[in-house]
Amino acid sequence: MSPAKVPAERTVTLKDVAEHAGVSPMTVSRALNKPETVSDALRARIEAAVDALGYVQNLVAGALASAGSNVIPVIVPSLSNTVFVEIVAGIQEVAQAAGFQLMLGNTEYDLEREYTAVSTFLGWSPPGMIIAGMRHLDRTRNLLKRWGKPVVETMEFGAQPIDMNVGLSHFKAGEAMTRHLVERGYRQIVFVGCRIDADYRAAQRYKGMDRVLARHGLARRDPISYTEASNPERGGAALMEILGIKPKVDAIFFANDDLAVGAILRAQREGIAIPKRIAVAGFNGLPFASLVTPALTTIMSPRHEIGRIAAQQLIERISGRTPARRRVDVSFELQVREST
Amino acid sequence: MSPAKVPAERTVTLKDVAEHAGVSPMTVSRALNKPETVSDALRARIEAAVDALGYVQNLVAGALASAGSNVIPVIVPSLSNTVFVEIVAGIQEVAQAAGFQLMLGNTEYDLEREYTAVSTFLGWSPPGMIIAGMRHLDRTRNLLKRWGKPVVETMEFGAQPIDMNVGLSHFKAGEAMTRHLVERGYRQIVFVGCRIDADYRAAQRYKGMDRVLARHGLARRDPISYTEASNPERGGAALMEILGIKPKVDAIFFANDDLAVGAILRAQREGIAIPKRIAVAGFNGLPFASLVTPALTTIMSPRHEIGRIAAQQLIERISGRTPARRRVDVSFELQVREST
DNA sequence: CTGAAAGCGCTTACAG
DNA sequence: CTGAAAGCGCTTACAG
Repeated sequence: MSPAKVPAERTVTLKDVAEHAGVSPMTVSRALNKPETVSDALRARIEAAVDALGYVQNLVAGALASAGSNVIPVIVPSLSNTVFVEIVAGIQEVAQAAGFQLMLGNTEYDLEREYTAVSTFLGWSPPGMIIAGMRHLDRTRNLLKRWGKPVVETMEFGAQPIDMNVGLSHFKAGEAMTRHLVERGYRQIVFVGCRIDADYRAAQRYKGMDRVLARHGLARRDPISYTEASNPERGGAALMEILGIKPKVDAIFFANDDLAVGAILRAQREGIAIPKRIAVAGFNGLPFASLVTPALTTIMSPRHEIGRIAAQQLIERISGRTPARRRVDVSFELQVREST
Repeated sequence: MSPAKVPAERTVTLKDVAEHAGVSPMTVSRALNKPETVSDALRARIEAAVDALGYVQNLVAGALASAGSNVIPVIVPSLSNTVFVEIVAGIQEVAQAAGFQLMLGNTEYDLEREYTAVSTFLGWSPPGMIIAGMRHLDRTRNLLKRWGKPVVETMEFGAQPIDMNVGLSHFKAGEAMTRHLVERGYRQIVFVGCRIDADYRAAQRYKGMDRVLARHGLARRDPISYTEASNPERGGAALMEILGIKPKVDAIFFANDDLAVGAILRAQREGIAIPKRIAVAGFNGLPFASLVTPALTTIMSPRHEIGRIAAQQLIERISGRTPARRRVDVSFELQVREST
């Protein structure tokens, strides 16, 4: 099996196109980048030359000459969590439509790797950057501040962003869900998550919950945190463990819907009555949440919208405009369903 | 609220570092890129200068000078489908570890946009490219062939790849599931998907099914294709429609697990006995598939592994080595569970 | 082991 | 509306 390859040819450059069209390279550059500054006839001739030679613009050279590229780095802590992927998808949608390319960095929740990613990406002379979360190494924050170009921190809404911030208040989300549970009459509520130390947004939701419980003079428990990554099976197992070890607990607030849906599916199989025996609540608003029986009470987080707004804000600033708000608190929605 | 920005400083270049360290720029370049070619003392002095000045290597200039970057473009048809995201995650894992960056292109299943993405990405002088699927415009295929650098087509295993190919045979997957259904005694089987015209991999699974049905002399039906994108709710609705309109159908082979799990959740709610009244099978192997009741019979596709192998093959070739196989047929696994 | 020269393929800024 | 010159910040290839 011989490789299905045509031998690599000499790179076709702007100069080649210019010669072919009988103009200067500068004119070709203009015809390509600012078509309106060139006469129609000339533009047609140049386009013909481009097609004839199969010219592909060297973006690297362009970026160097103009000291800037149209590549936007996006840094996320994980690609196995749908939540981040949906934010990336939202960013993609807006960025690609505006002619920007996305470079993808995955930190695996490691702040050192985040620093490395940021500083590498800076080497691509991007016009701005989008980064998930507001918890970074001081070095990272300083590097980005000194850099001085637009930066959007996404996911959570918080104080003192590096530059811009688009997200939701996880503390408030925790409060909102807990208020609902308390109103419904649940008194022994426990928070269950995975790797809550690293998933500090889940920890914020827990704090919101704790605040509400304290206000109502209800029993306050430490969160239960498992060491594996969130997955539905873990949610089901957690439910069974809690029923066994802490029979008084009457409601579980799971850190996310993966866990909560897993708990409901397990309950179904085991014949455990939800919410009668124990109530279950989640966070995120996964598609399956509304379809399981009982349907899951959860909080819808607008991931896609966060991504879109983040990209819009960034592009506004890249284009030299000033967005109305530097910090955007996107709202969430409590979906009360059957599981509570 | 004044922007939390420090004024942008003059860019620190290699030359600045060289002056600070008292050597030539060339030596700094070597110390940074090939540390082993420089004495320890010198390297330490240069690293100190880098830190002192906060130097960030300009990758754009490097890429232009060396006529190549370490950016690998990855082109997928969608980010809303988990399947592609998992492939991207697999690629990320291997590529990032080997020092490559990923550029992300989303075609939204539009082959024209795919062409645009490919030709734009070529302008970044990448050392190779990974692209989902084997169905492209002739222009796209020709462009990539003429380009002459390593290209991996992923997702499906097929004939005549542009260069390399890593994926699974969807035809065989369709055959395997159908053989199972026939063995189990189902005789009136229907294939249900969404946008099967665009989702040609689903169409290949259908063809595999059709072949097996024909061999067994069983009833062959056209696939049922909905115009919306795949989602669990659609799966549930499809189940109900088929029960109403085609009561003889005794098994549904869904194009993917999103639809199939949706069907099972709906059946649960409606009190429809699966597999007794009607059997349900899926494709992909989503986490929820094994947790619903009844657990879903499906085919596990190794998305993450496809991504990893694709990246490995590409990097092998970028590094000048020749992978053992140019085409890799990754295996899939039939998971027989309760729903059939 | 270290350095001076040339050049990668564009765009900016200045002329005409 | 079009072009000649200079330069973006590196690396390659050649010397010493």
